[in-house]
Amino acid sequence: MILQLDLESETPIYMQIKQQIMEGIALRSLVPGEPLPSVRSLAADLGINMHTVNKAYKLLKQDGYILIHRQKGVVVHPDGVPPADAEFLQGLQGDLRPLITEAVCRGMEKEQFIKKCKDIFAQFERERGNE
Amino acid sequence: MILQLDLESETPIYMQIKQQIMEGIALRSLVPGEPLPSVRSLAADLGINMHTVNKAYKLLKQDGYILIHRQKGVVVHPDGVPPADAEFLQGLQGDLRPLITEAVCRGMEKEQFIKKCKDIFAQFERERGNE
DNA sequence: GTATCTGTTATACATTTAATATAACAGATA
DNA sequence: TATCTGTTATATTAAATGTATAACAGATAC
Repeated sequence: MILQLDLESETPIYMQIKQQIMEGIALRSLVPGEPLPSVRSLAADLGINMHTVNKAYKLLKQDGYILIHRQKGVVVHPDGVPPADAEFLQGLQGDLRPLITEAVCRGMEKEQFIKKCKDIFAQFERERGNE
Repeated sequence: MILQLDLESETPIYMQIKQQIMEGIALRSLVPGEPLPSVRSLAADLGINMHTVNKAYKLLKQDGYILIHRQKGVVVHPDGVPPADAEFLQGLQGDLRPLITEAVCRGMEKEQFIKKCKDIFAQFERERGNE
């Protein structure tokens, strides 16, 4: 589990941590039940504060990505990530709409946009196939 | 040009203004050359501060969506919005990746995700057809 | 010519968010 | 007992957000 932080990014550090752990799960480089470093050790490795890592873990826990075992510590949720429900789909639509709005304004064809999405999906499928 | 602000949203007001004007352009309810309200009058209509509107206009101007005529005031850019360039495509990919990451984690099928995108594109096409 | 409206800029202030720092607590482990 | 765990509390700094007031130069209307 090697995280790459961009301290110059406008994306908050805790959000970068959350997203990269989610990427690890999507790529299956992080599998259900796999232990994650403690908030203190990860913070030390990244050279940041403990609370920043804790905030990322807290959100991941709320979303069902990880589980806190009093014995095993922090682990990727053994039951897998909760499936896409209505709430998630609504949030996804709210996130997609401004992206598509701008694409439409700039005269981007629907097929071109769809291809971009497919390319990203393909990246996940390709890297997942290598394991 | 009627804007609906959600003061409870975590999305900043200036960003809501920017996005809704972009939506107006995408839907062609705002056409090239069409005048927009002044920063002061729009702020008064919305019941917010002038600088909040000014910030939204400033970003829209930077992105090429609007033009500031010393005579005509603020207008939708007569030449249309600049086309999707490499920089835009790279930014789009950076915005899409975390959305697709989460979708993959939740076991969402690629086709299901693509359909969501197509539905949103269809909304724009449908509403643009009514004019 | 005066008054008004325009976009723009400057300054100041309050609130919220992000990140850090230090500390403490209870449970589990060696 | 000592250490590590997640968790919580409090305080501080910095940045982002939104507001408030003011001023400037250019254009417009009377």
